[in-house]
Amino acid sequence: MSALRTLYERADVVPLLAEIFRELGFEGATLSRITERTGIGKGSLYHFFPGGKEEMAAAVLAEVDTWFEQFVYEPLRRDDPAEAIAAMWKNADAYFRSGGRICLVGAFALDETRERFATTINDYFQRWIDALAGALVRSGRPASEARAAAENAVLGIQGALVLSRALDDKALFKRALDQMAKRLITS
Amino acid sequence: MSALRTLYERADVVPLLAEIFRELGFEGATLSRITERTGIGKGSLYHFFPGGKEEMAAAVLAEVDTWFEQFVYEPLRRDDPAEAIAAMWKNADAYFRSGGRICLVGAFALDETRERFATTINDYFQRWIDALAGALVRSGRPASEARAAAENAVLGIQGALVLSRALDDKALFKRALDQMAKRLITS
DNA sequence: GTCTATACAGTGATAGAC
DNA sequence: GTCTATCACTGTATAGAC
Repeated sequence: MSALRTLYERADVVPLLAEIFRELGFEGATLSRITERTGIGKGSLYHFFPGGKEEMAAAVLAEVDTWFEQFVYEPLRRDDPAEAIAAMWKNADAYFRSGGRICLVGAFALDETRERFATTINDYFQRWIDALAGALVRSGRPASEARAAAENAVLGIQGALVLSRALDDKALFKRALDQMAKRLITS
Repeated sequence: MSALRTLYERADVVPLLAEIFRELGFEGATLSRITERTGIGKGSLYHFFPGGKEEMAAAVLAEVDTWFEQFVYEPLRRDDPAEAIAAMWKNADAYFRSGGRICLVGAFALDETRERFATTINDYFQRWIDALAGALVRSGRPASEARAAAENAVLGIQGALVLSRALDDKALFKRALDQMAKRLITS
């Protein structure tokens, strides 16, 4: 007979932690709030993450990184550039739920949490920009412009997340992404 | 004879608090860290801000709002639009220290701190966008484009802050602002 | 107006029963 | 693998001496 209570594996816990860190930030995500929202006791959490809250956040960041590597960066490096870039905008809108979900890496970059995860944060954005700039070059864009254009696109997504949350306006997020998508391939 | 110790007024404390909230975030800025960094005891802090940490953050947000109203929004509504827009970019670069200093309002928008200060956060960005869109219209830009262009500029500054901090690259911030300034008046 | 002392809930973390 | 109990510490907040 299977147990009535839900049993977790570490891999099941990470997505739950991700949403909590996204909503509350690193400092705001206290162990009791994590316990409260997941129903997982402190004992279990420390069983999965002996390094405590820092290991939890690191695991979340690693999973975010894997997701973007697989569904955004790799396609940008490998696939037809125009298709991969179109898929990037589509994936970004879906992943960030049209501004309803923030970018954890971007949020961590803003306060002192940055110090804890500096290289992870740096790599996430650096690889995004590199992959996008590479795709732009392959699509015929001069290398001299490609990097700045890529930076602008990545930065625009982060800004759209901030502004759409500040104004509580998901339509703004979609509109901004559409405009950036057009500008990226035309200008 | 004047006292050896520094005596503060409430108005002197607010800028100190601003930098601490910027660096640590709302949750990360604990009273002991505030005391430690400012040298002001808890008794004094609660004398100035009976409402505790929330009142401290509200006072900081109010001061930020006043600064932008005076040096950015009002000029955009009142002065020659081209000059006011040029001044906006210059002021933004100076205020945010080329990405070395974040936007507290934007940072608060990202996590649950948003709930505490929702209307303040909303107003800050809404008035910025309105003032900028108005200046663009006065400079001859079609009203149909002005709002989206204004949103894009405001969002771009927020994104540039995130990205320049993530990559620890102030040059990127300046570069991005230059590019956005050009695009705002040409496209 | 600022200090020290202190209240007491909440913090991350650990140990041991099951 | 999960629970309860508990640790030492830090959190916000208050009171009273000066």
